[in-house]
Amino acid sequence: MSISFDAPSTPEDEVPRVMRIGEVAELTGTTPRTIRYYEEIGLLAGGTDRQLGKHRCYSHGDVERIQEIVRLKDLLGLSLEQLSQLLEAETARADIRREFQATDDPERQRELLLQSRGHIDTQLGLVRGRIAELSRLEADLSARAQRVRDRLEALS
Amino acid sequence: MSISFDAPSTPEDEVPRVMRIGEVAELTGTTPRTIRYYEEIGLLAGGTDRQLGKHRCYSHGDVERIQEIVRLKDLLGLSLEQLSQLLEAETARADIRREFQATDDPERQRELLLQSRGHIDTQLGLVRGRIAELSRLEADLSARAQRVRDRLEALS
DNA sequence: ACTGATCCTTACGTGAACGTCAGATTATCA
DNA sequence: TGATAATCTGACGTTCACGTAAGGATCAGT
Repeated sequence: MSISFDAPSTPEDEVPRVMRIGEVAELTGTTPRTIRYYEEIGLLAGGTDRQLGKHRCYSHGDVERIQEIVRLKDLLGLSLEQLSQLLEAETARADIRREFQATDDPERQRELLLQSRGHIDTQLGLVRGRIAELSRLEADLSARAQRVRDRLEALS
Repeated sequence: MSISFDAPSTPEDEVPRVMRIGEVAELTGTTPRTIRYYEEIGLLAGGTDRQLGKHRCYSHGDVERIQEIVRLKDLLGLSLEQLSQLLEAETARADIRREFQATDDPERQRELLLQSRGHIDTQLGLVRGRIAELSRLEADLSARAQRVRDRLEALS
């Protein structure tokens, strides 16, 4: 709980703080176990560089990624297996960004961007499909509510 | 597969056909086991009148109810336990309708209708909340897609 | 260097939501 | 009145997504 006074008023970003699993769990509304599990099944990168037994390190970007996973899982009702497939392209996002910045070949950059776009569009499709289904459900429920209102009115 | 020719062109309603569990399972995209399970945990009425060992009988209304259960479960991501609570008022819907039609007391009728309205409104609240969350997600994804488009454009 | 807090790995346990199988029973139709 | 298909009631098995506990190591502050 003791916050370092060397990093005053931590503006939540800018400073690339290094966090550990407990903190990440709290920030994402999960638990350490869950995060390790996601790493275990390949949903999270799980740094190939960490020595066995050492503590896991996370960045603010990692937190965002986990939050997105949780969001997609809950809102789309996907299994972790399905999420893995959906995000498998994005899993290598760090790598992609690295390669993107490394290469000077505009053709290659274009290719990477197109890949990213396809990935996002897939997610958008799923989200919009979900919204459509829920809208139908809302319409059905509204109709029902209207019928009840009518009958209430007819009673007075 | 052999359809009775006594019921020509079955218009899907009007005729109160009596169905058995296998047919209901197909119509609802579930399995007999699932339907029995739902009955077991009190999510479905499970006729108190059926004799032990006899086949279960279902009406078209039962099919609709099961379809709605599946829909709420999938789209809202609720557990069967939560669904039981959410629908517990509606579970007695048949009883309510019966009482509604039986009584002449308009005050009682009004009460039953208000109850029904509250129930529907609760569901509507959940559905709209879900839609709101998904809309936020869609906005986030759209923003990301836009950024990628911009960079693609900047490349040409 | 010590210490308390947090984290590590390993492994077994758990609840939800069914799947599956066996053996008996019930319904339908020729 | 059989024969065939579908259903019945247990009861145990399974998968997913973690929970939990044990025994030991790591890290931050003093």
